[in-house]
Amino acid sequence: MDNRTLTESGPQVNNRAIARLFATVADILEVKGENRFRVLSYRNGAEAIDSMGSELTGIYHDGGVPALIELPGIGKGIAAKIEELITTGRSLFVEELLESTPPGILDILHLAGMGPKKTGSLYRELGIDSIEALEAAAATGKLQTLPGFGEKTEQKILKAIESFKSFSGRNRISIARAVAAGLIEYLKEVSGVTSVEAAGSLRRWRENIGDVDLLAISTEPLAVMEAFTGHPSVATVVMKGSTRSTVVLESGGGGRSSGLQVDLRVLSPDDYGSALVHFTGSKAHNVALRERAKAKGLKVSEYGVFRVTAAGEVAAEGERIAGATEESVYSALGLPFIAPELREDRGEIEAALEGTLPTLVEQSDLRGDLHCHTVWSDGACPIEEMAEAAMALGYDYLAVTDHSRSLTVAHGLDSARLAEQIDKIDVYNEKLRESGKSFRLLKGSEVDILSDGTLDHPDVLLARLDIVVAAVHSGFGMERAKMTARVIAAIESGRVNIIAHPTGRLIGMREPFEIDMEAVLRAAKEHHVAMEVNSYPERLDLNDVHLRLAKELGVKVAISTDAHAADQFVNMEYGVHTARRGWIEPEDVINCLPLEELLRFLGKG
DNA sequence: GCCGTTTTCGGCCCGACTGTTTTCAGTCG
Repeated sequence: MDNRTLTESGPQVNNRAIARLFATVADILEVKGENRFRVLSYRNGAEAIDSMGSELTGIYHDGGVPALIELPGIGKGIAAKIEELITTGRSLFVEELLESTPPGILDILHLAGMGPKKTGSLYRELGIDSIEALEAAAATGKLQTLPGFGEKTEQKILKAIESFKSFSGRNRISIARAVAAGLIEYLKEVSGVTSVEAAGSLRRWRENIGDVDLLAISTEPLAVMEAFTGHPSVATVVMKGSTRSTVVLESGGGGRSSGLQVDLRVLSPDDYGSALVHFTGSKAHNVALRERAKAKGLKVSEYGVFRVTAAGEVAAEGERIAGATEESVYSALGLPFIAPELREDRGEIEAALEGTLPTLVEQSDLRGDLHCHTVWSDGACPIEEMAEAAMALGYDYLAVTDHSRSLTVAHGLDSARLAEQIDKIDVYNEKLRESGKSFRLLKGSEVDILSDGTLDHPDVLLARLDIVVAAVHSGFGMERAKMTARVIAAIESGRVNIIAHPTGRLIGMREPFEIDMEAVLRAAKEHHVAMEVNSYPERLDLNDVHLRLAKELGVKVAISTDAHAADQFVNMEYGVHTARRGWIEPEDVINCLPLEELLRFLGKG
């Protein structure tokens, strides 16, 4: 939780550490009552750095401060601080700020219902500088002595502290999707409701979901709100109005909903498009849309697109020019429709203006799956069952890629068993051919990349395979340079087709290992090796930011499920949407290729 | 602190809900 020093991230000053530092600077300046636009600048800078594929250190070494200033959201002031951080590992400005601010104040700032004004006045007036001190003061009624703090505020603060203490991090996307699906079915039954759907980060398919945003279209908003706040799994009603309500769900069995916050907005059918744009976000995307609208003498809100007078008033009755559909909203701003996954203010509006938006990959573009496991290693189903499930999905091919011998916990195959499996798959394919089916099982392996960068099967055996998927499964703590060299050695071996889950992360459980992804991607490009998007909701690896970089560098991608059972092929949608967030098009994806062309890519054609 | 198909200075999105207020500030998304 404490991100007050860069040194803990090691000598390498990486983007993530710099972004966190600037976000903290924004928080501190805000509590200090600094100009809110200056605060915004640091916050925007932090977000821009976080969504950057290339490391700032590299950009700085290649082009110095001028190259930094070229980056969106980075100006003279922030660039100078980045330079100082890169060259000296520290920033005097940041250190002075940190020293002047007790860390507990930032915890208070992040409590629900607390903002910079209240946090600042608590500190200045009562000297409250930690959650513990705040709790003690609230419990004894001390807070009510402050102007603007009443009894209800005190109770809300105590409640916020309670949920702060039990908070277990953001909910994984798969959990949030399941919760949202249940609520959507429930709300659809309410009288007057014509549609309910998930908006917010869920619709944008972010890998972590802070809260669930639902949008209902209804002519009877009050009935919807009654039903929503009365749902049996609601633990707390945070707020309830005629168009907007917020609840917190109970931590259900097995932590399924784990105190998830859900926002519901209800609007009328005429507002459907503008409401969906508004509630899908992201916030940064909406701000960019509204700035553009303003420059054109227009105003965008959840209620539509309006003409405004010079004084900023809505021009006149009937001056609403769009709002019924999302397309109409974008069109009124002179833009084509922008897919939800792209709406992060990462250049999508500029691309839309230039007509260079990508034609994003869709699940129906996929011809097969290139990573799965069977009972031969740690899978739950026999080869035949996995093959039949893949055929039922309409795939043309499926690669069987069981683990190699070093991964003993997964019953990895030794050379003899892999050879046996190869023969078995040959027989199976022959049977398919005889029965006139065009489906093909590809003989493969998910071979371990050992600590020294060598592969866990002998070359002669790997040469017999159609496809080799290589992955790191051990030694995650290896230092950055070594790990980079290890993976690049595998790429340069000439035996590998795909690098699987390239950072090894497990969302919310295990950090990605240290690796120079840009160097890995450049090597992959040079040696015609594809990078995997692993579709496990816990992995989503590569992530959106790395995929965008891969696309820019011209690296091919494989979207795979890594299924360990036939019912896990459905996870493919997570991989597809993550790829879409990385601006990936069908032509970038090797499993969008027909079998013959895929085999040529694999060097087997 | 950032930024520029009105600007290198003067702007910097829009609206709902709550609580403590006699008309609005603070917070949130």
